[in-house]
Amino acid sequence: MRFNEKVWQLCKKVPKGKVTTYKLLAEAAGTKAYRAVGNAMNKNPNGLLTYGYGKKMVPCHRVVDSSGHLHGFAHGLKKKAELLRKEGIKTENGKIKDFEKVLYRFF
DNA sequence: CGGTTGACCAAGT
DNA sequence: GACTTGGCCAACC
Repeated sequence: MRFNEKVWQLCKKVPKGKVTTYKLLAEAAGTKAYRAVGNAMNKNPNGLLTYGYGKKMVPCHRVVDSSGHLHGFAHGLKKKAELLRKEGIKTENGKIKDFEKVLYRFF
């Protein structure tokens, strides 16, 4: 299994209404390649992970940086914020509002 | 094998 | 809080 796929698997573990960070994702994957995580997302084979990895969708829109700030998104950050809000996660100007409360720590 | 890139992170201005 | 620096790691060429 490639590093990318591993990351996606972990992404799917993130429950709805919660978010995670690239750092935690990397740690959970057994590495410290924070950047490689985002890199993998960008160059994913599906074009965009959110709507289809195999048959299950990968909620990569629930992934933010360690500061709770949103980063790139193939469909646009605006769309990303909308999706998050739809799940009960409040955002403001591209950043998670109750970041600490909605943060999922892979336990 | 070496160099570049990136949806990063932490620490320092 | 915003911007800069240095460091990190995997993927790609």
